[in-house]
Amino acid sequence: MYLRYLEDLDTRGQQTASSDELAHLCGTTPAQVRKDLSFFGSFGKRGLGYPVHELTAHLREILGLEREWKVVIVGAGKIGAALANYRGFRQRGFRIVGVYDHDPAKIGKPWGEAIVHDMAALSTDIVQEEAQIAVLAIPSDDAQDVVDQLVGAGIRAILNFAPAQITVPAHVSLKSVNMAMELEGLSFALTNSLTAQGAA
Amino acid sequence: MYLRYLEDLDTRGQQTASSDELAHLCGTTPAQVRKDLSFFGSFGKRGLGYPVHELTAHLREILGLEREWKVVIVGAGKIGAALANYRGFRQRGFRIVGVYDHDPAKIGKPWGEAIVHDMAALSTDIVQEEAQIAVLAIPSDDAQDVVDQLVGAGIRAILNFAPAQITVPAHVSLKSVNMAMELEGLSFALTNSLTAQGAA
DNA sequence: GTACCTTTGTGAAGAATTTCACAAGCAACC
DNA sequence: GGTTGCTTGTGAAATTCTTCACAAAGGTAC
Repeated sequence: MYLRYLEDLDTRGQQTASSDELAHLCGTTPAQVRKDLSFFGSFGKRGLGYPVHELTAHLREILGLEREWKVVIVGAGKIGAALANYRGFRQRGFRIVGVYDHDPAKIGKPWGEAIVHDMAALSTDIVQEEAQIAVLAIPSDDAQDVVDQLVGAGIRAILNFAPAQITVPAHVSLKSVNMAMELEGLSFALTNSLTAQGAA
Repeated sequence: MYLRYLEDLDTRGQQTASSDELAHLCGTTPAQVRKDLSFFGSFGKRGLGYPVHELTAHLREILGLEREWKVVIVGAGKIGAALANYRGFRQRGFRIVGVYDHDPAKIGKPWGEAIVHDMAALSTDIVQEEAQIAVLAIPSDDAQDVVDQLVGAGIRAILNFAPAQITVPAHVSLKSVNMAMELEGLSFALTNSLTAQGAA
């Protein structure tokens, strides 16, 4: 989140930002900002604040965004399409090396700049391309099966949009985004008159 | 998350579940499960565990899922389409009362079971329908403007998919899902050989 | 009815996170 | 060069969250 705001400030040409300013932007406290950043190093200058441009570079490095990651998208449905359309990915070093589906009606069709491939080729393609990250945008029923396949082929991180609870070995990172659960969180907040704002 | 797994168990006809079993399913500890649930009441029976069916009902009530929420979707793009297609919403009491876009090419076109409306009508429709929740699936640039409009019209909760940082008054609940940020989290995990698994 | 097994609910202990508060450092100005 | 005004970095305090551990309670078998 810090990176997001710092990039904003950077494009606006702002030279430095104080912990106070960042805290205000991110909805947290100055002390929190300083503690967070100091975990990774000592980036600020006392009396001045943090050098915006330099700090964005540091954070990008910390997040591993200086290198290119190869991403496969599994599931050429609406969510998959939304992801592929989103140009922010490539800008941030995520290169989509393949889109897969097992619907014969979709296989071979152009899809953005890529072509939809048959899921039968998924494992071998991952091995060959050395893709590290997979985005899962398929119905829940098949989710765990496909995950096992992905893991077997050497995928090391999975972003899961299927509303299913899946499990992965310890060496694989998994993030799940469950839209229904997000809405239920809002329902809870409304029901209990909470005003808890959550970013994610 | 508890609700998710309890529903699973319920459909499988399981009568009771111990904190130990739930903990195992949810990837947490038995003590955590008991503390969490005890916050809302005393649902379990000592020696037996928690009554699955009864507890799902309690949790649904706690989450405010017994009533119907009216939802408007703003942005008839890919993400909006993915959301509207997802039948889980209606099953859980979220009724989509309108889809809005300002692209003339889309207005009036059928869209799932609904028709795409002109965003010019957004505010008045929300007031008239008394919609409480809005899903924001539009480009970042317009996001804050539309949010202000939504809030002005009486929307009380917003699920934001635009990769923009937006602000809302304290009485409005906001959840943001930022796909790029999720991927960046995975990038961080890979770069630092973490195995932190996160559900959300 | 009693002995025994299981599992909850919950104070207390322990761990982690956040906030506080201030010394140290840097820049600017006279 | 000294003084003043800011702002960081960070130990220590305060708070929050998680885990521990066990009494209380329900079920079962005989």
